[in-house]
Amino acid sequence: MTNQELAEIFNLLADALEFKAENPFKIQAYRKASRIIKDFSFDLKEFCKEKPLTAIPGIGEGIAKKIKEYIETGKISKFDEETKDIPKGIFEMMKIPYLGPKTLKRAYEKLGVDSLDQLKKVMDDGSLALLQGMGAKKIERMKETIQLFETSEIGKKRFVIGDVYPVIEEIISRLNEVTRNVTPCGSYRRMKETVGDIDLLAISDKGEEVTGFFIKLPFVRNVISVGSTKATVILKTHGIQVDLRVVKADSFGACLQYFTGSKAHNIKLRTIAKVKGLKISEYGVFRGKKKVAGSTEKEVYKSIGLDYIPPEMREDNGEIKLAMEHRLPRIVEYKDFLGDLHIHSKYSDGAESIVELAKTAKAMGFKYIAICDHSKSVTYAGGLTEDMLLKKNEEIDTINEEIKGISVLKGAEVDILSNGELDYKDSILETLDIVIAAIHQGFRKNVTERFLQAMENPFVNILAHPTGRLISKRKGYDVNLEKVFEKAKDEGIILEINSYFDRLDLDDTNVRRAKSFNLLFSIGTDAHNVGMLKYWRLGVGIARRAWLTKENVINCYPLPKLKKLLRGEK
DNA sequence: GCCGTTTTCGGCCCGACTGTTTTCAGTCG
Repeated sequence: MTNQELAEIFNLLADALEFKAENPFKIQAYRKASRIIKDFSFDLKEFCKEKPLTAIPGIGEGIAKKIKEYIETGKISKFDEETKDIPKGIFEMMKIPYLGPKTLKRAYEKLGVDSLDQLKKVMDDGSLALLQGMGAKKIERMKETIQLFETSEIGKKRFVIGDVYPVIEEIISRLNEVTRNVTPCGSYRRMKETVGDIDLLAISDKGEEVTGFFIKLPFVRNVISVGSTKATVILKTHGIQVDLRVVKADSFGACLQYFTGSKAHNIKLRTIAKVKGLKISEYGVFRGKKKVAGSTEKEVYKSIGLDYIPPEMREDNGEIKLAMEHRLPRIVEYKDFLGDLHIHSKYSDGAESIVELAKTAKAMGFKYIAICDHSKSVTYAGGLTEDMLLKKNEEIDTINEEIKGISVLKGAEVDILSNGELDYKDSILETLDIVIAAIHQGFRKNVTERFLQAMENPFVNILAHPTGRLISKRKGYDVNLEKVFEKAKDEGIILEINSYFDRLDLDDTNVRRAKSFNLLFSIGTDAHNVGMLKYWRLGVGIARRAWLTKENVINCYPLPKLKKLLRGEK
């Protein structure tokens, strides 16, 4: 938890310094450190016992010292000092788009505005308009943004990627009717767990037609702006903002690269380019006035001496150095994914029959699927009795004979009971191709010990959703992951990357941690209906963000190799 | 505050848009 607290502190510290108009590079350094700490795979408290904090790129002497101070004393004196004379309301207002430090500072110093209510008041009574630089249009725009902020989710929070995934894919497919190469950029393309807004990019010579079509789509609630190269709308679903940019083909790669980010990644690229006498913008890579790259991303990277870096790696976590040395790991590709290893059928709480699931999966190009329904004690989700499970096994045998081109694996998501025992006896587990052990009850009761005990069972292959969090409503188990990872290593247990939209468990950060234990991973959608099978991409996205190779992900193994692994053979 | 295939000091990405301006400031991505 320390990491998140520290990340928040450094971010607020950056806000405070920004408000005070201090050195922008110092502010940038704090923001960068905040982001690095937020995404850091190891607890800093533990990490700093082993290695110096300055070993982390982006953390220097100054910030390392402050982290140490926080770990030792629970506070950072620099933070207290810098924030003590800034009213809390200022920090709140800084979260609202368009209310920047300069604007707020002027209102605060001249009119004593220290809260949103105060700000509204001085906008309405005309006193704000008397200040320098506060014209009517500016104030009108401020009012609009504040209203938008208050009535929608804009700027308030980030959205879980699984929530926005379906509607975005639909918008993309609609746009492809009138133009080509519609591609999402930004954190969505980098497959970040949460996205702030959605950036789409399209190639067209007739920008106005495309943006005009875009703003009339039925998903749109408000149109913020529309021009010949760019349009911004707010969607009905979630009130999320979508920006569409339309470019010509010869700038597409540069633009895609630019809008995919991350910001830190791009800044580093541009610095490298500068040293080589080049300039990167969203229109291309330039030497003087001459354009040397721009139509593809690969070209952009190549022009500054780098190998192509997959979007999910672009977080400035060392990928640029590796690309420069031509030593990037070959991370798992979406096309490497051969099948979903965690699906529920009608037998327990899923919506479809196994036949329907198999047919859909086959149509999606999967080579195999594992049907893993709940075990008997999960009564609220229709857990299967032993008899039912055996009957299901028989049905799967029949299906495998009847449907060619896809294999269905007999599986179960077997519960780990509160005493640490499994919900089925070994004689039942033995009949299955794949056994996923999971905790669905007793989240606070000795979870670590129960996991460890379950992993000792020779028939258990995979540990399901190891942290147990539900993004929208539950923090997760009280579990010591280090111990779990160690045991998994000893027992040859595979860890699940559960790509159910509300779970994403393990997440990218934890996968990176687990990866350092040399573990294998299994991607499962935990789908309860065929529509949810599409979320397999989120699982691969997590794997890619954690730099897993296809050797690390068992869903990429051809069936014979997978079966061998599941049987515990080498 | 961070960082080094020109540097331990002196840089630190780049452009668009908007509005308030008469050459620029602020914000955003």
